[in-house]
Amino acid sequence: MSKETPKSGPDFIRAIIEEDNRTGKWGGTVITRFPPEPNGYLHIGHAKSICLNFGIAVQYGGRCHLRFDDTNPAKEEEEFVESIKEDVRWLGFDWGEHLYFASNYFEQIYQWAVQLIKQGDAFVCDLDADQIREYRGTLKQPGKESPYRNRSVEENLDLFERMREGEFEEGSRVLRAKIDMAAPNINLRDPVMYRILKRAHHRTGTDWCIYPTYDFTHGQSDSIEGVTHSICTLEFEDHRPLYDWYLDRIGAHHPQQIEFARLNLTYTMLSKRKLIQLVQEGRVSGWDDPRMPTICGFRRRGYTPEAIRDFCGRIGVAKADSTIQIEYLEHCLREDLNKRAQRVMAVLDPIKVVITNYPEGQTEELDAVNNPEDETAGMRKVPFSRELYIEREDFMEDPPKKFFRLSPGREVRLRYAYFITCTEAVKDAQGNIIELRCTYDPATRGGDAPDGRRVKATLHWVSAPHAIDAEVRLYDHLFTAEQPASIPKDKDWRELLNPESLTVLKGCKAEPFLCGAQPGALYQFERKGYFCADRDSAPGAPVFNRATTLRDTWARVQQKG
RNA sequence: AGGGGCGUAGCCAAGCGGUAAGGCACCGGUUUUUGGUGCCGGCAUUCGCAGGUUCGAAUCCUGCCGCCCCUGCCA
Repeated sequence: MSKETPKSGPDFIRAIIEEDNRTGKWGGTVITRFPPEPNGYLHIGHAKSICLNFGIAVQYGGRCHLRFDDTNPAKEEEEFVESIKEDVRWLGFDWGEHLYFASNYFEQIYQWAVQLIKQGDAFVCDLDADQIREYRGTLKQPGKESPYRNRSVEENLDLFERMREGEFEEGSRVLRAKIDMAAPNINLRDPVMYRILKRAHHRTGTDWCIYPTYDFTHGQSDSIEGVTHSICTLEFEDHRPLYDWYLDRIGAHHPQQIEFARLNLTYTMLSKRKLIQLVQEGRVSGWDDPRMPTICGFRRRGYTPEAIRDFCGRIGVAKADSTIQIEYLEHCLREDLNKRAQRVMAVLDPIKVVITNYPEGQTEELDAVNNPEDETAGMRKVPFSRELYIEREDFMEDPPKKFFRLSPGREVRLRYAYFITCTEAVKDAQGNIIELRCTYDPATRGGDAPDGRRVKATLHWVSAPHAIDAEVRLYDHLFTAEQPASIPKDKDWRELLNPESLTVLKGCKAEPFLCGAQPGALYQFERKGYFCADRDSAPGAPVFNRATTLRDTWARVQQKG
């Protein structure tokens, strides 16, 4: 009798959707949308939203739109819409025919603004930005009404039309909703609906010199598209009454807005503004710098869409502010890559080993397993010879008790090769170890001793004459603080950047198998971690990014002392 | 004269009146030609705090405390 493992209930959003489907609220249809502003690259926080919105659409047989909320021509660029599309696709989602732009709705939105003016629900205000702020009041005090609030419908219509015609300067006038200057919710204190921006828009060009605000666009865009569940982050909770007010006055379909807590990650900054700064100030090599929490950064680093999707599914969806430990994401990557990554041997910090009793000039090929977790991955040949490289840290002249690896007089296994015993550590004049001399046991070919004797360690290695040189880039957290976002406002967050977030290793030695590594190819360097061939690789000069290390219990033992 | 949210383990997170799921992390053990993987086991007498209702409360009520968001012509 197999016992059913207790299953988690659906998250609160899916619970709402299931309830809606049960009651037939939307006739069983589920339409969501992912609505980015094309003013930057997507990051892991967006991935949570993408997985949620597209995931729900798939799960409930609905659909998810990709809509660009491009209402601010001052910040938006075509480059960003292309990158966003690429990243959503890479994550494994498909919007089908449903690619939209809020800017496609500008005429309709304009007509709705006219309708609100005619209804006496909107007015053209001549206050400047500072004055509007003053009139708005504070969190604890009500605002006061604009002196232009009671203009006639005719005058408002005339002024608004002339705003559209370009008769007025930027900032000189705005269109505002006439709601309630004493509302406790500040969003309802006669919010701005349209502003004058004499800027070319990446899609509508110079068709417009007035642009609707996000607040006067988002809800209607959802409405036009027939969105049923408009899923967004917590900070928009206060805006919901405003969206409802607009839709009520317009008399249009009301999507149901549901807010969830955005993703935060330890040692990571997910504010778009700050990511833009990192790129613009050259503190990283670009949006896809492998240290960046952007989707393209993770992609270049060696993360897989599967791992990111798995992560997004496992962290859950709720309304409580939360910060996920970055280790959780790393765990999801390891779990995915453990099953699929080709194993390979590469020595990051090489020290030469001479097998003194191995015939000079002799070479042989040994069989290596490509992936012990996947039988179909097959085998490959690895060359062996008298001179090898092993990892410098795998040898200790005077090892502590729990060090199992090579040391004078100790026998270890070279993976898939032979047992070797260290006979001498050759030093230079300064006393640095520059070479190890060992003997091998020919009877242990392949890695097993016929007499059944055991060794406590298996080392990875590379044959010196066959090795190819590689550059390896190691990455650490971009920030030294666990919660970089919570730095006091009077301090510069850039002080928290980790000066050691990137370590470039040159002269690493890899087995010849890696010679033709294609950019994007993923490998497990045995005992070292998961690595991704970088696009900076040149023929014969591969470059690898370390996506993440392997779990390392020895490192933990060492730390404990 | 403020409004809107949220508090279950180190980090996430189920639970929705019947006596604290699961994952990550951590700690043991075991397997292992990766100190990897896998496998087995441990890890909240208690759900922000205090009262109350009830045979019974993380779940209901009251009060308090703490944290987050809101005063862009950003999204």
